[in-house]
Amino acid sequence: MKAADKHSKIIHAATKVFAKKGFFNARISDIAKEAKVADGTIYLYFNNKFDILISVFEEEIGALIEQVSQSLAMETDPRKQLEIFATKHLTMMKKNKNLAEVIQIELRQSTKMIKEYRNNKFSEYIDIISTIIKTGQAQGIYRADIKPGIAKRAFFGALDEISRVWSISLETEYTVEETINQIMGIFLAGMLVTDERTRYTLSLS
Amino acid sequence: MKAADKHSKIIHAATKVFAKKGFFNARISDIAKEAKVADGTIYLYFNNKFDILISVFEEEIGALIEQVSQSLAMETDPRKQLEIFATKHLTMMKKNKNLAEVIQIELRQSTKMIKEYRNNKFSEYIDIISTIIKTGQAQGIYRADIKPGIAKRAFFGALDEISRVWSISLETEYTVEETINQIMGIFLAGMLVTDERTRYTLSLS
Amino acid sequence: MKAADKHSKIIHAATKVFAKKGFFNARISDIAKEAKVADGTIYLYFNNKFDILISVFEEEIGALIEQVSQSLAMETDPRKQLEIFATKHLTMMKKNKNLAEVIQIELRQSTKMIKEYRNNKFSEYIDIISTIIKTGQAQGIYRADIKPGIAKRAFFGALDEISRVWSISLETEYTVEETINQIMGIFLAGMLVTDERTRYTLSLS
Amino acid sequence: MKAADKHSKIIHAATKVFAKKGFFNARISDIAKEAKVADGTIYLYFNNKFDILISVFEEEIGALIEQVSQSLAMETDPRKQLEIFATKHLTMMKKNKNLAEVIQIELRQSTKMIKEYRNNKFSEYIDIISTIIKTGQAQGIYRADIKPGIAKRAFFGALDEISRVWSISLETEYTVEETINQIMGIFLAGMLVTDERTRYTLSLS
DNA sequence: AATGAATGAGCATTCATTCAT
DNA sequence: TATGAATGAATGCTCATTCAT
Repeated sequence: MKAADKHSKIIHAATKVFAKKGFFNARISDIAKEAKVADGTIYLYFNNKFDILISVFEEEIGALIEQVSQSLAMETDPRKQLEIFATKHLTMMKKNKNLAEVIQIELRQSTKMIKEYRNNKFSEYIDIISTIIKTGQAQGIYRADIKPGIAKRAFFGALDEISRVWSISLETEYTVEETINQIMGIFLAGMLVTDERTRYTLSLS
Repeated sequence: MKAADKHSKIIHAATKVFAKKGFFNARISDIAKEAKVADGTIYLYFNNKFDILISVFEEEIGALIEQVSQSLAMETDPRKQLEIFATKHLTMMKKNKNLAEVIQIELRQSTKMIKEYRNNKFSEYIDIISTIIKTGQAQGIYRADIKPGIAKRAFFGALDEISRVWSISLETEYTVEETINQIMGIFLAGMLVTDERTRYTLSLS
Repeated sequence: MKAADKHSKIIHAATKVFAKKGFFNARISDIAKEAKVADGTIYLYFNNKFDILISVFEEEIGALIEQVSQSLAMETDPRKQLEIFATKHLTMMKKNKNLAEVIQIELRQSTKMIKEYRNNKFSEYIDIISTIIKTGQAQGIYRADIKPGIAKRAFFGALDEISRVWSISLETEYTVEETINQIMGIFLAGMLVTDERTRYTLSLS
Repeated sequence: MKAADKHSKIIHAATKVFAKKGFFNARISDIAKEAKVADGTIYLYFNNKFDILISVFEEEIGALIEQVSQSLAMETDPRKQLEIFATKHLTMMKKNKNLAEVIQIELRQSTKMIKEYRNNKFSEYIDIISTIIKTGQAQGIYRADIKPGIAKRAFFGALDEISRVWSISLETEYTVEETINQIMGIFLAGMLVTDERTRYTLSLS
């Protein structure tokens, strides 16, 4: 097995363990066991426990960006792009509960634990939203008075809070489709310029 | 000093310490020191470390509900009520950074740590939003196709993500007013029925 | 309530608690609760936890000596006296399980815990046996080659080990009468001079 | 060093420390220091402090049984066998004061601390005595009316009480030989059938 | 005398990390 | 590279004792 493979195997094992137990309750030996390597082996690939967490963020979110970007590349309409982002995000959070837990819970802690860690990948992910909005504003589709820096957080926060509830409650009250409908119904109506709003609403019905 | 006072003193000290260090990195002795009591004294008022965290949630969020409820009682327009909720929430999160941290970070972990803990107070808090929406729908102000159960999470998630960034970054990019303007601009435009939307937008300009 | 009464009340409570939980697992608050006084009150009558244990020995064993002495005073035959001692001891150990536990277990530890504690009362109790033997030897009833200092321990040890098993096992295999019969059968036959042995054996049958 | 060696090293260290300080006053760090291992290492071999105590009983008493059994195997006369048991026991208790303390004091507590612990090894040890007696009875040497279940406790209790005093008092009043003489003088005279008693007494003189 | 809230020293146990093999 | 036994620092919690009331 190549080194890269073992590195990756540990990352996936860690994602699973962190998701299940949380960073602090996760034991290095849990991760080692899950990855089927010896405890000491982990330290050949990572500096310490926290380093594993950071790597989990970087790699898992990197893959997320990859996937979302690919889907977006096939669409040019900023309205559709926003919907694609939301759909992709919620779908993946629903499918990969471990990743969801890690993003929703562990990522938040990490900021406090080491101030120097800037979550670049995570920022990059959220900036996909602001990029879409800016593009839409340039095309006269999204209202010019919307500040993308605030709107991106509002939009992501809405998705995040919804998927958070999915993670903790066993039963899912609403389907992804229903939820997307609601979210887009609110945000598009809220962010489109009046003309576009009318047209978009019509096209939806 | 009465027992209730000491209980309260410990709660506030714990909020501060949990906010600063996080639950797992917080030491009982840190809390004791902050509260100016002996380590052992804490165990006269709480069963264990986790019990302190739960109590922090219950009491601090209880106070939050109290305050928000009072402000809302003075207003009957569901549009204004939503704005008041947002303003109150963001203002308090900005003012009380410790509480903000605890709500944004520690509250999330707690769900995983003890499954039986239901965060009733927190649910109660978020349900203020859905109650406002339902009232507005009954009055024909908010769109009938909005599902309050989803919209409450979208609205709270938006506020939460924004205030979360405030907590971690020292400088604040936007003022509360600007932010409220943006959030309300999006959500009201997104949730009001067409007639109301026109009238509300006009009144804003 | 007079001071002496409260002192006594605490002693009895402590005997009960020590017997049930053992010295180290017993809490001062357990004793206080059992004695229906406040924790602090105990320190008005005793210097510390260990002092309570010592007092329990002194007083409870003192009462034991009192009772045994009274019974012995009514009998002059050293053979009968030894039987009376055994019967009294086993009967009381069986009746008062708390006292039995304390003597069998806690008394042994105490020697190690404070070297200066000499267990005078306990020595006094066991010396009742050697006194009986010496008297019997003087009368030509017990063998002259028996060393009372060794025999007293052998006799007490035998009784103690038997009653120890009674304490720990719920069911009692043998009655006090059967046991006394066996013990006296062995020890009298073992210690009496040949003539006396024959006569005693005959009187038993 | 092999795992078994380290296990054994900890057992011996624990025996020493328990003997010196008693179970409750013994610190894990004391045992670790005595065994020249780190505190944490102990937990690689034992589940908890109490588990160490149980293991000490099992292993040390197991070794005791081994030794006594070997000595007994070379002798067929039940009278001599009883003497060998007494001699071996007292000799070893005198030589290994730590083991003596642990058997006399800690073993007694343990029964109370965990009810489920049955001290099987200890029972096995004491049953050596009853086996000897039964064999002797079958050969018509020991009195048939002696109940081995009581006599074994009387005999062991006598030895135990005597060796207990040796442990706590620095000076030894009597030698092992003198003591054995006394004990056997009493118990053999007490338990042999009349004919055998006469013959044995004669052979002793 | 009596109370019981407050104290803080003390310890069993855990687990991230190291390093000899 | 890989292992996993060994390490030892770190901490939540207990409880004998004190002392203000």
